[in-house]
Amino acid sequence: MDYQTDNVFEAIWVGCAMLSYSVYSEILNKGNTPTKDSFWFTQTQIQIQAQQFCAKVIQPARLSQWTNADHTNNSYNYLRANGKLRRLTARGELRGNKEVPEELSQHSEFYLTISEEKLITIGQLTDWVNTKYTGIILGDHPQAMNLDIKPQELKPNNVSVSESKTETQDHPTKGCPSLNLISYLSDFLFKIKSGEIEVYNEFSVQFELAIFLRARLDNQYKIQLERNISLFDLNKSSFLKREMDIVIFDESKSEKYCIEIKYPNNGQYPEQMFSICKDIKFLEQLQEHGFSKSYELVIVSSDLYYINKGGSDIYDMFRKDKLLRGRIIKPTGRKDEELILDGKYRLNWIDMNGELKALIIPV
DNA sequence: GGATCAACCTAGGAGCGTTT
DNA sequence: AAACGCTCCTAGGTTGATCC
Repeated sequence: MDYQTDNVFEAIWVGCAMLSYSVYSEILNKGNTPTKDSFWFTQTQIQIQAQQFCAKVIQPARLSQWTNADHTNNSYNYLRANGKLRRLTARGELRGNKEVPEELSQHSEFYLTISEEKLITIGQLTDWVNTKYTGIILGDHPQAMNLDIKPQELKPNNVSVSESKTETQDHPTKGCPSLNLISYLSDFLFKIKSGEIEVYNEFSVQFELAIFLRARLDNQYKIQLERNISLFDLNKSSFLKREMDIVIFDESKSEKYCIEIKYPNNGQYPEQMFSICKDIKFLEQLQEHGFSKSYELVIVSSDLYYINKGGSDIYDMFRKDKLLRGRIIKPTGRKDEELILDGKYRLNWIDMNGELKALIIPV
């Protein structure tokens, strides 16, 4: 089936990629070698090509501003600018941030017509951009690619001996995690307990934890807040949420960790319990998509989360069994929302200051 | 042809009053 | 007290008119 989209921006990316591929093929056919200067086009060239794939009008502003990574008010980083010329952003050139349309992978089997006798699928075109094209564009700056570094080539994190109490690997098979974040989270909770760190709502936990981690982790790790999963080229339609509370990753993104935080202090207990389960399910989804290790950090100030006062379903899991698992139905409203946890998660509450209790749930 | 600006749209979340 | 649901606000995204 021929490729068509109703997404103007996706059409621009595909249009520019196709132009680039055509130029590449043409140069090779002539027996020449393409260089990084071979792929600059006018906006109009890209606009006309993109319009072939999209019924909506491709406004000039889409190319000059919104998809232009070098424009201060852009929305996507699909193109790079050189005066009035544009070229496709190479893979990893902008750390993977909005370089490629999120939904593109769903169209990987669709065909583009390069010439009368030559067809290429979206998947093949994407592969070509990721490999050949990126190699040519970033050839002089291979460090910018950051895509093919093997985990064993990464620097070991230089956590000090005093900070890394138990440097065991939580999950030795996925993404080769070398950080034991449980150790850091335990230290963080200890500082709350001792009064050294004060938390008063969810945001304060989030920011204090980020500051705490930034002071202790090696510079090789980035710590970012409220980051969209598109940073890792993940398709939002496959996830319960889009934003990660705290995400920690290295330059190559071969190691990535997510920490979701809950600090409910405004009643609505069963809803908040379900919300915690939803976070855990989200972390399971991240694990399925290559995350090294993730954690749910919960801090509560009410015993209604853990004292067995009866109830059923979700109340039982939290208060009686202290084990989250299986099918969980949203306990309020129309009860038309449910999720199924793949794993089982024991709730070992940690005593904090006064009424505060905390949970660290590794996923 | 290309760039800029502003209005519009939408999803998600907070706040708060009402109902159970 | 807990749950519900409505309204408002905000940020991010989209669109089209207008200007250079």
